[in-house]
Amino acid sequence: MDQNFNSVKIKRDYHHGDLKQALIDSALAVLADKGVEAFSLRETARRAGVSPAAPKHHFTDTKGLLTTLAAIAFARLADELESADQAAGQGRRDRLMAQAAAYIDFATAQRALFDLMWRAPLLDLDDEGLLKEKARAFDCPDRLIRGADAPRIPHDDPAMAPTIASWSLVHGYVRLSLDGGLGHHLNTPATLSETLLPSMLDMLGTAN
Amino acid sequence: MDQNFNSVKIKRDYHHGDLKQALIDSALAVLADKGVEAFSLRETARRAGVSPAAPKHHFTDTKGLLTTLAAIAFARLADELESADQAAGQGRRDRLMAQAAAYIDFATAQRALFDLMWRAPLLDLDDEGLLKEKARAFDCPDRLIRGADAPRIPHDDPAMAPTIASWSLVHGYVRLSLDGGLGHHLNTPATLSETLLPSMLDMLGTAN
DNA sequence: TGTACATCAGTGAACGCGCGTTCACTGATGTAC
DNA sequence: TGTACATCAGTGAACGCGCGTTCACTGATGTAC
Repeated sequence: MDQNFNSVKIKRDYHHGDLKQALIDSALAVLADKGVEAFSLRETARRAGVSPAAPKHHFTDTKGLLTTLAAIAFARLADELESADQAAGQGRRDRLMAQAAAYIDFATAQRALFDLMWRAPLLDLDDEGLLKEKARAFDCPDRLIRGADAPRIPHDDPAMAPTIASWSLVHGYVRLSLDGGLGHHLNTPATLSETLLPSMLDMLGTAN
Repeated sequence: MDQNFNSVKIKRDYHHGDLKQALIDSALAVLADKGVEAFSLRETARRAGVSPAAPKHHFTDTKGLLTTLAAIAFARLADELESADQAAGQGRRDRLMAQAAAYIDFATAQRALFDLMWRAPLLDLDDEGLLKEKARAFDCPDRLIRGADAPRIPHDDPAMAPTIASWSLVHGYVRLSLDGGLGHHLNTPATLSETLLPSMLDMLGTAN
């Protein structure tokens, strides 16, 4: 009778309804469980209860799916940065610290997703959605540091140095921590954000 | 007759002589050719002209071999940092810029090796050789920034902030570039070192 | 309102791949007497 | 100086694994008339 239920269910679900979203959800779960190295399309299909060939209809290939996930990741990061910024006080320093802490929290809490965002060979870096969300995330510190009305300039413009310095410092710091470069003392979000981060950002002087 | 030569050669080489070093050499070649993702023990053995089971006698497993490679990588990085430091002038600022540029050059020129150094899941982070060379590399900027006679302190000590800020900034900057986070303008060693880097490091003020 | 038919979204078996590791083995080396 | 034998450092065939992708297919949907 289980079989009966199943066959009825399968019959009803032959067309899934929203398989694309279901695949994205299970892909996020696989990523979180297994890490970016062990991600697999088959496992994703398996968790969505669908045959291994099914994803082809919604994503060209593994790279296509992963690119979608990375775009989602950048969108989430941008959301976190924006809301941390708004929740902070009016002071530039407070806002900078809040954004940096949010960056670290995101990287630490969603590690596999954070890893994926920077695994260029797995992604289609020219994907529109990805570019858009990545830019939105970058704009959060940039608007704070260079000012909300600052003109759009290329990343290698000298005027971009303060933004890129801040991003690099925070990114490098959390990457080193995640990748075992800082020793065991510095590997929890709280320690990372509270121990050295404020004085490091103050050294940069981008908050003034 | 080729066969004859071969069998003679095989006979003579049944014990390789220095297979351990030969495996390290071919592993470095595989890494450089294929990147850290596609590294394989079988391919390494193949290039060394040896059966796939042979490495077991010299390295417990893949992780053992990769850990050895990572230790070599940190040793090379430390060498580069040290010699860049000595080749620079006496000024703190010159020395800092020279070390940062050497770091970027190393990461860019030996990309796969640089990636491996930070791929914690692939490595035995407690390996003595690895720890030693990693510490030697870290000491290069640390001696410059905190002073040659500064006491050894844990990484989360507030007094370590200037060193870790510098390392994080340079590391994050080159990581972002390698991982496609800075756009196409900033992806060659020269551009990376000369465009924004000096002003970013000046912002930190660790050179004074 | 009913019907024919194109299109879409799935199935599930199969293919070929390269991997790390295991296995029983054998050739060379070095040591003890 | 010679010999027996343990140990070491290799061989190469085999195992089992999970992967991405392809293939011929079929069930459901939606549209045109």
